[in-house]
Amino acid sequence: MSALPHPTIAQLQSSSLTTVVQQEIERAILAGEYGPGTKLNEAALALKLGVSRGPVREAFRMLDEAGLVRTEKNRGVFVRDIPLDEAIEIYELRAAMEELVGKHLARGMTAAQREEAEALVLAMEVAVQARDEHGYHQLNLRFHDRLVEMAGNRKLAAIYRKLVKEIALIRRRNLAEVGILPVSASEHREILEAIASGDPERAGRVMFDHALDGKERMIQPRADGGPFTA
Amino acid sequence: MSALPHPTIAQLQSSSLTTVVQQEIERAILAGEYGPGTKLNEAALALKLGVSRGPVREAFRMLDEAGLVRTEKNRGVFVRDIPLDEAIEIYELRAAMEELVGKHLARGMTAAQREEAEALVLAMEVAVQARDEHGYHQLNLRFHDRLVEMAGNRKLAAIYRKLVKEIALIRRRNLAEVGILPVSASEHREILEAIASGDPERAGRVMFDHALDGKERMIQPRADGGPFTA
DNA sequence: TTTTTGTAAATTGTTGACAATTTGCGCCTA
DNA sequence: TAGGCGCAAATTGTCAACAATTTACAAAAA
Repeated sequence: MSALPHPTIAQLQSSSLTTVVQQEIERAILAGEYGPGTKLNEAALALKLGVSRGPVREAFRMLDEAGLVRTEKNRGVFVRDIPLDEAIEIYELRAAMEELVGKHLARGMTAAQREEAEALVLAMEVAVQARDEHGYHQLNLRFHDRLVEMAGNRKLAAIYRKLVKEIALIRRRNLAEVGILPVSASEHREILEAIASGDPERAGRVMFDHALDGKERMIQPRADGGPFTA
Repeated sequence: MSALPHPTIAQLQSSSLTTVVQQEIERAILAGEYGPGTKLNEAALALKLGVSRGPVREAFRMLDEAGLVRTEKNRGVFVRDIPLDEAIEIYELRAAMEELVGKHLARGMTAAQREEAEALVLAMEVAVQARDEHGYHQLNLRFHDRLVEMAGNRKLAAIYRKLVKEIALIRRRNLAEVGILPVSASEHREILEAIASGDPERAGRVMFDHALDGKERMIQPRADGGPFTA
């Protein structure tokens, strides 16, 4: 006779200390509070989070499996510092996945989906005008995440999100990440047009090339300084 | 002045009880000793492996993150039973990844790589003649694993292997898996030829189609190809 | 000075104990 | 007989203590 539990209740029921700790550490890592290479101290984290070391250790195992930290026996857990060659591979794999997404979306997209994507592009353009870098970055992540999800393969989407998380902790090799935003802003409209054209090859190629730009921006120490080339 | 540790010593140093337990449980799951849906008892496993519950719990968290088990709070850990729709998505994603591999290998493969691949195909043909089903299956897994690794993207290879593990615990829906072997045996030569032809599109298509055969064999009736036919 | 060595402190690995929750089952009641 | 109630057993969640290892540092030796 029990009805379906309320969403928030279901969430509380599913959350153990371990998952809460795991999410908090993951959040802190992705927020940059613990930079790559940082050692994570079990006892200190446990004290800070008000739990014992057990849940912290279990959370460490999850984060290790997710590729966000690296464990050295008897030495501790460290925030992963992704080497350049692996970073390149991650970017290239993500590009291939986005190409796949583009191909699929070009074969058919609902009107609601297209409207949502266009709204995000519009919001990005507004953010560019307002020089709202953080807002633009968040919208950009959301735009690509939504497109990947719209492709309809949840496994693909899940893996894509893991890759994005790993990319988030790739050490910024070019500190001048500032002022880049408008370069890719115009490409988003191109993506939408390519998808709308119904040409899978073209949509795939556009998304692939767009994704690879991220790799180039990571590798190159910013050759051109012109921010607003849009 | 410490020299590089001997490989076996390095392995011992890196293996904690948790990793040993994790590997053993994973092995048992993939070997089918614990079928999908089976409940894994913490205390029983700890007793069986001669450790306390701590390492077992940590191993559970790793296996959960890897997608091999599912955890229900206060109820326990269960071997995952992958639903049909997710299984289809996994097969389709794997097919897309193999297409990627085919495209890449067609652009260039060393002589040693080609020889190794041909040796595996030859061994498979021998296994087919000998009606050695298990041997064929192992060789088939190894053949595809090697090709994926030869593509040169370790991240792609790592994710591919995770997918293969998940596929291994997809409940066999059609028990008539027996006697299928020669069907795909001939396709492997076709894959090699397509790669050798140097035509990325052709090699990709051949590997994609070949990979999708696995999906068809899983789905009970003669179903048509689903979405995501990238 | 530079290196080595030994000892104390800090940190991780593992375990067993206790608390909280779920499960199993006999019993009662309608 | 079917269904609900309640208590005991089993199981999971969490914690604190102990063991093993590494790290830090000072003293001794080259």
